[in-house]
Formats: sequence, C-alpha cells, structure tokens
Amino acid sequence: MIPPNLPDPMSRSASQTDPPRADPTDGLHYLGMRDYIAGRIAAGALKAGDRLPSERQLQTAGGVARGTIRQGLFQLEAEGVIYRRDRSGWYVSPPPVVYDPTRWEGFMSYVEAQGREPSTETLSAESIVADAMLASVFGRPAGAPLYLIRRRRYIDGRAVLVERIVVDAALAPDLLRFSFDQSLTSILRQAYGLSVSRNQVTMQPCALTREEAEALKVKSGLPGLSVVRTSFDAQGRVVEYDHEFWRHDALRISVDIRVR
Amino acid sequence: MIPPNLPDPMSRSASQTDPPRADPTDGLHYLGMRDYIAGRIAAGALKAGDRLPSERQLQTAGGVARGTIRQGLFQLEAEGVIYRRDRSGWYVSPPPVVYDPTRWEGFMSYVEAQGREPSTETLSAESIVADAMLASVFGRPAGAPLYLIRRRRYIDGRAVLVERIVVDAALAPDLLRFSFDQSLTSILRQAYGLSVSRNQVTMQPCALTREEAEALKVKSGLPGLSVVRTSFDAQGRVVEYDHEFWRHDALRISVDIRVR
DNA sequence: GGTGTTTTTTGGTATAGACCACATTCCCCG
DNA sequence: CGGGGAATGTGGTCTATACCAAAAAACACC
Repeated sequence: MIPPNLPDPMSRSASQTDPPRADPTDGLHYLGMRDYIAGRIAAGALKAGDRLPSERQLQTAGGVARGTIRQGLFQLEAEGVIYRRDRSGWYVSPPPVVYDPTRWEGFMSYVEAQGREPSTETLSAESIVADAMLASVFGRPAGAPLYLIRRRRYIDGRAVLVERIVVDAALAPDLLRFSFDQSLTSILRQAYGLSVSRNQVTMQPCALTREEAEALKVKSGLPGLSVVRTSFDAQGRVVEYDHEFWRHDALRISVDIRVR
Repeated sequence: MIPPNLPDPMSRSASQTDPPRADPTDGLHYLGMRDYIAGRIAAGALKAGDRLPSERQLQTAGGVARGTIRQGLFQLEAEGVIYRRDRSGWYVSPPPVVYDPTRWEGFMSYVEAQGREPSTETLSAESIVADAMLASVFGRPAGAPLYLIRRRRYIDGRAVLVERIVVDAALAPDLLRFSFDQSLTSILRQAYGLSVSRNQVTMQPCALTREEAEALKVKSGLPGLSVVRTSFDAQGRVVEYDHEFWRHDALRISVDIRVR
C-alpha cells in the first residue's frame, strides 16, 4: 500500500560516488561501537525485539569504557534503531508504523491495516473546565465544561504513545458513561452524530517530559514526537482536540496529496 | 542530592493538577541544569541566537561535573531548544519554520512568508545513471540517464537542510545549463512545461550521517529529520525525487486537510 | 504449583581527570 | 592597515571508578 520511495536505511552508506576512505568511523570508538551494533542488526544477527548484550559485556568485549559504549548506544537510540527498557536492557526497535494525517481512520484501523496489533488503555476520564488555552481552541468562554480523556496506546504490546483528548461537553453530553478503550471517533459519530470533516495536525520533535515519560515507562527526556490534532465538523466546531506524545521510533509520517 | 547552587530557574511547567512535590527534577543534577537553562530562555534572559556560557563556566558555577552538564545540554538539544556549533559553543535555537506538505510552494516562498530569510547554495549538479532504487522510483530501466543536484539551504544564515534532488533527464534535457540557486520547481515548469500535480512525502527522524552532517557543519550523528518527496505530474510521471535532511530543530510540520 | 524474599544483574547517575582538534582571538610583524 | 602566526578557549572524546535504584532471576517456603 505504501509506495517504496524511501530507501532502506541499510543502504544509506552505500554511496558508490564517494571516494574510498580508510575508516568511516574516523577511529572514534563510540562510532565503531555504533556501526558494529548497526551492522549486526542489518545482517540479521539481531532481530526486532531482541535484546542486546549488556553494557558491561560490550565493555569487556570491546575493550572500551562503558561511557563510550553508552555514547554509541544513545546515537542508535536517536536513530530509532534500538530502544531501552529502564534497567532491563537495550532492545532492537520494531519497524515504525506509517501515519498519514490526511487519511484519518483512527489509530486502531491503520495499525491493524499494517499487520500490527493495536490496543488502547484508558488512563483517566474526567470533567474539567476550559482554561485560557482550551477556551480559545474551542471558541468558548474560560470555565466552559469539557471532558479530558487520557489514554495509552500500544502496538504489539509496546506502549508507543500517550494522548490527552479534550471534547466539548456541550457537543457530547454525558460522554463519560462510555468506555474509551475503543475508537473515540466512532463513539462521537454514532452516539452524538459528530463527524469529522477537517483535521488540523501539527507535529514537532520534543523531549518527553516527566509525565509522558512515566506513562510510556521510559526515561524522562527521551526524544519524542508531539502531535496535536484538532478535528472540526462540517460546521467548523471543534469535535476533538488531541495531543499525542509518540515514541520517536514508532512512527513514520507519510502524506500523499494532490497539489492545490 | 545537593542541588546545584545556581540562581532560581523558572519552574519548567508547573501543572496545577499534579500533586505537590518537593523537587520536579528528583534531585538529578543534569535535570536541574536543563531546567535552569530552559528557565533562563523562557524568562528571556537568553534569546534566540545567544550563546550560552561555556561548559566549564557552567561547571564551576553549578558545582557539578562537566559530563553531567553536557547530559543536560544534550537533552535540551534533543528538544530543539539549543544547538551547538562545533568547538564554538552552545546557542539558543531560533524558532522553527512551519512546513505544510500539502501546500507546495517551494522552500523559498514559504520561508519568506514566515518572515525569515531563505537562501540556497548549489553544492553540485551532475549527470548520473539510475541504480536499482532510482530505476524503480522513476519507472525506468537501470542505467537510464538522470540528473543529481545537491543543494544546501539556509534560513537567516543558518544551514538548515541539505538535499539531493534527482530529475529524469528524458523529461528535462540539458537541465544542467540552469542555475539552481533559485526555485527548481519553477525551472521545470517554465522551461520544460512540467507541473506538479501530486506529491508523495514521507518523514522520519534519523541521525545525520557523515556526509549530511559535514554539509550542515554539525557533528555526525546529530538528530535530524529525513524528508523524501516524490513529485508527479498529471500523467503520473516522476518530475522530482527529493531527499532532504533537516536539522531537527528547524522544522515543524503542519497539515490542514479535509477528511476524505 | 504458587508466593514471598533475597540475590544478582542491569542500566542510571555522577565524579575527576586527561588529551585532542578545531575555532576564535590576539598580537606581532610587515 | 592587513596578514600571518601563536596563544587561548571551546567543545569532543575517552578513561576509570563509584554508588544507586529498579528489574530480573534465583531461591526458600508454604
């Protein structure tokens, strides 16, 4: 379904136009470690989900200090090649899911369509009142009643995003009686007749703050992707305001559009 | 557990719904340093483009080891708050430009529209032949003649991306006689009658490899954003195949779309 | 078989010091 | 005044060590 117009990361270094050079790592130890691990993954010796040798094993095997090892691992982490589970170890990242913001089908369906297994967990669902920022988003006075839903979503059992969804209570009265472990979009459509006709999506790299990092069970400060989605219905009313925090290695953005 | 003896930073993001806690950084020195710098920026004491105190100055002022200082700086870098110039120092990042892949106007116009000053530098322009990957992109046999243009683009004098554009020589014969310091899209339209009617864009966080990092004058391995854009004309022919490597802190993606 | 408890392993944080390569600055000389 | 070279400052890399907190594994017990 997805056109293969992105070269495989494996073929990145294979530029035949470059002049031959003796050592692509410039003799830097942490780059050597990075390339060694990356090579083992590319060669298939380490597969998605596999655990890497412990840092101390790599240390003695490679003859370099542990700090240097970690420097190389951090770089692979930034590339999205590996990830860590706190105090458990380093693991090979599974492939990212492809997200097309112009084709809004909802998390569950597009993850499933890519042969992965999505699941959702509701962290909290409560009534709140609009602060200044939310008031301007929804075009209502400060203090207007809203619903806030916090969810955590998984792919193949790995937590990949946490989100905070805000819904206007005036448009969806008594929303909290529903369970939110399924698609919220279909609840809004079927129970309240609210259908999305326009989406406004912005994305930005970020560092996961304490709250999001805890929810994703990662160390605070890891790189992430912040996605803010505002959904409007045909009348231009804000149906959903959704702020998602993704693991940066879990997502690839793909947009296919006709030029206006 | 001794907090760094630094002047009071602004609290990072005091969420009034959180239970009160003594120390939002958990007493971790590198987080204290991070929040201290972030606070100075938020408070306006440090503005975009300003240089931070040197690591050794922060070290003595804060009473923490240099490695710990750097850990905090790296985190701010991952957030896009600061950046470094090799062996020169750390600087406050300018705000990112907003990129809307559905609204294709070209780099020059959308950067200018945001009140920033774009510029372009051609690194190389040459004839190549299609390898297997490019052959499949362009739907032509391997060995077909193509043009490869490498450019570096700036915003307000700071290099923000390098790109490799490939054009089918059959569609744009003798393309290399043009200068590419302006918009390539308009050259293709005006000189060859090629207009883009569809774009396929994918984006993915990456680490900048040696080649791109050198072109951007940053350290190899810094986080970046890989953007691949394939432009088609009305007949479905590939007009441009463009692979861009962005500084991750220079870009924000914003999409506004009607749901299909 | 299940259930707590202890031990071991693992990554997370932090220190102090050393040397290098490059950028910048300054100063001297023509 | 300009240019060149030396001195200095800066981040970049690396080592070695230490201790901690949490996860995982091993174990003892019921």
